[in-house]
Amino acid sequence: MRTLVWFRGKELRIADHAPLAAALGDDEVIPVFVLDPYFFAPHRARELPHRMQFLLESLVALAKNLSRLGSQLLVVPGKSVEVIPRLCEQWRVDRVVSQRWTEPFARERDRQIALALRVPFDLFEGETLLAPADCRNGAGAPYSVFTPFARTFALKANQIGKPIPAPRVLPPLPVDMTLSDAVAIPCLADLGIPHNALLPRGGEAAARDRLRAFLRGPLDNYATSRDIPSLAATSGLSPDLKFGTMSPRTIWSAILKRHASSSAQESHSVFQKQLLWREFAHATLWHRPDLLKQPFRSEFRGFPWRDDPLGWRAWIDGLTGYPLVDAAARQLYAEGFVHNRARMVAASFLAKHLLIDFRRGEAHYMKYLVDGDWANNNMGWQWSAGTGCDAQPYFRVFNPTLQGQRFDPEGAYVKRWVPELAKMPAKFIHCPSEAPKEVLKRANVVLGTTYPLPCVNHAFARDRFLHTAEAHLRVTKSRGSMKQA
DNA sequence: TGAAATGTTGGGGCG
DNA sequence: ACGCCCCAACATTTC
Repeated sequence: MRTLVWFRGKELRIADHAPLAAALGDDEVIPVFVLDPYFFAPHRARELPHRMQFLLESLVALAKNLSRLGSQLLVVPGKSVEVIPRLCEQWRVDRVVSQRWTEPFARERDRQIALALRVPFDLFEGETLLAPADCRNGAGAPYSVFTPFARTFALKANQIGKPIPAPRVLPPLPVDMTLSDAVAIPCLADLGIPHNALLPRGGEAAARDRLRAFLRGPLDNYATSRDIPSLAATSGLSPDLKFGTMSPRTIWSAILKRHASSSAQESHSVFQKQLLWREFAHATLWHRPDLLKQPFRSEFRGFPWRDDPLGWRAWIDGLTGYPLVDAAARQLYAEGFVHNRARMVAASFLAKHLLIDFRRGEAHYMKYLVDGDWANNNMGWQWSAGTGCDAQPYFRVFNPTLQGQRFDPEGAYVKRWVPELAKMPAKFIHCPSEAPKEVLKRANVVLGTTYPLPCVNHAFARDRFLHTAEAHLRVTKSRGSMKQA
C-alpha cells in the first residue's frame, strides 16, 4: 500500500497527526505539500506578510522533522485540484490521507479533489477537539448560544482522545519515484517580505516552548490576568492552532494533566472555555457556511453600513483619537497579533461608532493576523458587530474610554503602541481630549498635531448607532412577520 | 465578554 | 428635635 500524506496549511506537525499515524500502518508513505501559486506569487504573498513568515518557518520545521525520521517532504507547486490527482497517477499512489477542514471553500476544494481522484481520499479529524457536528441540542440542531453549547460539550469531553505521539521513524520515499516536480520551500526574501522579529516563531518546537512557558507561568493566573492587554498573560498559542503546529487536544490534555495537581482550577477552566469558543466558532461555521459572506442573524441583512473613507483610514492607521482603539490597530501591523480585549473594542468601534461594515474589518484582520483563522475571526467580528450568534445585543456599545480605564488603568498598553502619548498621566491617557492644557503641555501632546482629536464624538456615535440599528431592525422584523402571516 | 439613565436609600448639613 | 434637601452609593431599568 502506498499512501500520500497530504500536509496542508492547518496541520503542519508530526505529533498527534491522525493522517500520518494512519499511513504508518501502510508500507509506503509519501509526504506532500502543495504550493498554490495563487498564494505564493510575490504580489499576493506580500499581502499576507505575517502569516507567510509563520507558515514558511513552520513548513521548514516540518520538512526537517520528516527528514530526521527518514522521510522527505515533497513540495510541489500548482493548484491542488490538479496536482494531487496527477501525482497519484504518476507515483501509482493507492490512497490519499489528510485532515478535515471547516471552511466552506476548503470543503468544496476537498469535494472536487475526491471527484478527481481515482483512489480513496480519507479525511481525518484533528482540527477541533470534537468533530464540528458533534454538539447539538435536544432537537438535533446546532447551538446558537455559547453557554448551552459549552454545557453539552462538557458532557462529551470524555470522548476527546489522547494525543497520538509523533512517529519515531518513517519509511523512506519509494525508490521508483521521479521527484522532478518537487521544488525548494521558498524563503521570505524570495517573496520580497522583510523578516519581522516581533512575530512568534513557527514550527512544532516553538509551539512546545510556548505551551511549556504558558503552563509554568501565566496559566494559573489566567482568570484574572487574561483581560489585561498590557500583560503577557495569554497562551500565545493561537497561531499554533491556526497552522496546526500544535493540535488542540495536545493543549487540552496538557491542561487536564496539570489540573489534577494545581490549586488554580478556576483559571484552568477559564482557559478551557477559550478553547471551547474556538470549538463553537468552528461548529457554527460548519453548520452555516454562508457566515463568511452574511450576518448570522438574517435581520441584519441589508444593514445601512456607511462608506466612510476618512473613518476607515483613521481606524486602520490607528489615528481615531481613541487610544485603546489606536493601540490595537498599531499592534496588529507590528506584531500580527492583537490582545483579545483590544480586538473586541476595536471591532465594536469600527462597526458601531463608525458604522462601517464589519466584513471590511474582518478582512483587514485576516490580512494581518498571524493567527487569522476564518472561523474564529468571523465569530469574533460578528459577535462584536452584534450580527452574530450569541452576539452582544445591538444596544450594548463599548465605551472605548471606559474600557481603557478598566482594563488598562495605567495606560501601559496604550503607551507601548501609541508612543506619542507616553508621557500622559494615567488619569487622561484614555481621554487626552479631556486633559487640561497644562497636562497636555507637560506631556508634549498637541491635540490635532502629535495625536488626533477623537474622529467622532462618543455620545453622538453611540446615539447614531442605536437609532440606525433600531430603525433597521424594526423594518426587517416587520418584514419577517409579514412573511409569516 | 456594557453603558447610561433612572430610581432608591440613607447619612449628614442646615434652617 | 425635626423636617427638608443634597447627593453619594448602590440597585434597577432601559437603550
